[in-house]
Parts: sequence; C-alpha cells; structure tokens
Amino acid sequence: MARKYWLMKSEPDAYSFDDLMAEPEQTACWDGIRNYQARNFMMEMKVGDYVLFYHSNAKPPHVAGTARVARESYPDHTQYDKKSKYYDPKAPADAPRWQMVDLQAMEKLPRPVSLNELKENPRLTEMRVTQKGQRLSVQPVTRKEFDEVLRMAKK
DNA sequence: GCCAACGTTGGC
DNA sequence: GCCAACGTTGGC
Repeated sequence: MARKYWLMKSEPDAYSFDDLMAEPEQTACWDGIRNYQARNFMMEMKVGDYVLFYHSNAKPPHVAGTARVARESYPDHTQYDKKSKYYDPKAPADAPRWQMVDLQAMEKLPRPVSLNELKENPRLTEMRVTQKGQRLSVQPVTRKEFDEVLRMAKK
C-alpha cells in the first residue's frame, strides 16, 4: 500500500514542531481533534504516512517540519477527561467519538515555507491550505505537493 | 482585534 | 429537515 501524505495544523503557541522534536522518541499523540472531517482523515492514516507540520496563527503561518504517523488511530482519551478542554460530555463511554494518531517528528525544514509562498507557487494551487476559507486542521496532500514543499524549503 | 468562512446545535 | 443562532478557526 502506497504511503499517503497529509498536512496537520497546530498553533505553535499551543504546540509547536519543536515541542514534538523535544518529546521522548520525538513522538506524541495528536489529541484534541474535534471535527469529524479531520477525524475521518486521521482514521485513514497508516503507520509510515508522511505529514507536513503546519504552524497556524503564526506570523506568518508556515510549514515547519515533517513527521510520520507512528500509530494508527485509537480513541482520544481527552474526550472523557472532565478536566481537559477537549472534554466531550456527549461522547458515549462504549463508543468513542474522537480518535487520535501518534506522530513522530522527522526533519525540521531547513527554513520555514510560508503560506504566502505556497499560494504563489503554481504547482500548489490545488493544496487545500492555500484555498480561502479552508480551515480543516487535518488534510490530505499529494506526494507531488509534499515533495514540492520540501524542495522549496531547500532554496 | 476584526471578521469571513465554516461547522454545530437546537427549536420548530 | 430547515435554518437561525452561535462558536471556532485562522488569515490578515
């Protein structure tokens, strides 16, 4: 089965690529996704898929690094944690509503690639993150798009 | 801080 | 099932 490629957003003030790099084994669970479309994409992920780690709400917003899927989707424990801001009182105890994956950091990009650069690159016009009003925090990208972002980071 | 775009909720 | 109200995302 061919590897798939994804883009995942995080606000660096909340959790940055460097934070992921600093984790034991550079690996962490991606909890807190509370959007069905984003969750469904995570449930499609397989170990070894590659991820562009995108910093939203940054100045400017940018792709910061790459990661790989280290564990396929499993229930997000924060939905049952009343002290968590991700607590979901409607999640049935026997049927988890929300799932997460584990991500392992791979490489920090040689330089960040800004959203504006992505928008200006004619090869990336189909990328969802470059399209207006596209807020989805987990989105598929093509291999060509993934490779193109890496190529841009090396110039 | 503003606000457009979008998703969710809940009354009817 | 419709849709207004509301909440969130996230660029600017």
